[in-house]
Amino acid sequence: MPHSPLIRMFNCSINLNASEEEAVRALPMRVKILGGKQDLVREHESPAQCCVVLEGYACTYRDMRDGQRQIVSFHVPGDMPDLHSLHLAEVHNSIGSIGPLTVGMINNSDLHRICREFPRVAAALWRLTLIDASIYKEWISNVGARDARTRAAHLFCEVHFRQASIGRVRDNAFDWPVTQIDLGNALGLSVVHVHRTLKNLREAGLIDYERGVLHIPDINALMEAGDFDAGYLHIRTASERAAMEAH
Amino acid sequence: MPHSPLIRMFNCSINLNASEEEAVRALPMRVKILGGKQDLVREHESPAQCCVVLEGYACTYRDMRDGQRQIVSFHVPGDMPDLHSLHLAEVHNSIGSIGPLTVGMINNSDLHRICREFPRVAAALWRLTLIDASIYKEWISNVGARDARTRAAHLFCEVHFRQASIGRVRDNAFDWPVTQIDLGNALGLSVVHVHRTLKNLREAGLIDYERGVLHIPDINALMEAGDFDAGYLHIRTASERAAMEAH
DNA sequence: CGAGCTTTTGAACGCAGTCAACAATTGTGG
DNA sequence: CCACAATTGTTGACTGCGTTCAAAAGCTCG
Repeated sequence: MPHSPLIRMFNCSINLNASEEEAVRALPMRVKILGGKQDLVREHESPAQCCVVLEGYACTYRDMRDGQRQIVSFHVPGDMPDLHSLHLAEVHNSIGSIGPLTVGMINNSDLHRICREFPRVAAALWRLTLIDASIYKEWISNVGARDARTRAAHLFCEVHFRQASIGRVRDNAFDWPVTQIDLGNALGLSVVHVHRTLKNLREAGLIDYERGVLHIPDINALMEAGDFDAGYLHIRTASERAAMEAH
Repeated sequence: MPHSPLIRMFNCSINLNASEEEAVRALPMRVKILGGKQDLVREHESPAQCCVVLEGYACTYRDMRDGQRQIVSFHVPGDMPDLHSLHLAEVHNSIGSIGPLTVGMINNSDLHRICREFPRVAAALWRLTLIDASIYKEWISNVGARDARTRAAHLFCEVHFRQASIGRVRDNAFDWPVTQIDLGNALGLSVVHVHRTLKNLREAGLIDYERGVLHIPDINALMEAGDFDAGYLHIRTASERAAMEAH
């Protein structure tokens, strides 16, 4: 069922009707499996295809001239991290895997076709890019205006809610193959300080992790610590989607 | 000619044909004039209209619980800072003026209509949101991974190129009503440090400003100082647009 | 079982923040 | 048009959060 994360993603926006769903399922998709730390897209390329994350974590990042790396977003199943290649000539960020990653590659031409044929599908993809932009804005606020502890707590909350929305949180825990180095690159902190910050959060009982699994005993406490409000993720419940459709 | 910044914006993406241009010009638009430091949109609203910047600077920002403010983007004429309201239920950032500002308000329903009727117009707006996302990603890198001096230089380069692309740079100078306080909120720096950083850039001969005008004697030197590559702005020259159309 | 990552810890340093005071500029009301 | 208020810009001294450097311990995987 390689298309199912894609279908679920669309259904978060528009509740696909039968013919739309059929068209999405018919999209030619090449499944690609990567190990940890491999690149899917490199800066300054002009890819002719888009990817959908099917399983695992991807991240969008940028390497600075001084060798630092800045991760600007993590991607979970259902995300399409490089939709910009549909309308922009050149990519200015790299996309890579964090831990084992499965993605589906879809040709831009096929996506353009389905967008022309099914305007609601186009709107759903547009909506997806708007949500991405919303997440980027929050990430700017996080990196620009919060101290290390709050910043880390906020990021964990974000990942928690995104994983929860696709049913990947069990017993308050989810997969977390992200190293402290990655985390430093995402939070704009040095590895040493990331470690101290995590230690702090762990000692406060806000998080707990072992062998690639992150456990959040009390999400409300972590949200408080992370100055977190999930609204910017624009996650819709089933009833909200139904209400939307009715209108 | 209140619609002309809008027309120019579209032409940066798709070279509007006659009927498309007519439709855009026919969009009902209410012109609104604001003084400095007024809000256009406040967090947690659900606006039924979008704005186009016609003249001056707007900014998207977020107020943190500790009273800090993070500006996540400046907007110049032709920008549509709140397109998210077209597809997302609630806004999670405020939009305000910086100095005197003229905007055009367009009803979401009218925009939805024109998008349905003219798919290329929809694509152009989608492209606009993709460029916004690209700018946000760069802003994250800027705030997360560069030191104060580089960060400030980078921001000045960005504004320079965006103003230049709409013909608002004359003699290497452009309007700059942004206070050091605003700049601090944008760069994630304290006012005191912004001042020290600007002094540094001024003494190095990289920038020069007086009474609301910023002068950049040597943009290449500033780009070097700011680790700046304009690609992420996706500004197209006329010939690039023509080539695009041909394809 | 050894090589290479990743995590952990301590110590010293430095960039940027905070505090405080004053100058310059802009705005406002009489 | 002037007097006064408010905002913005400027500067110095001190502080602190997070970085850098260095070294060792734990993992992971060929």
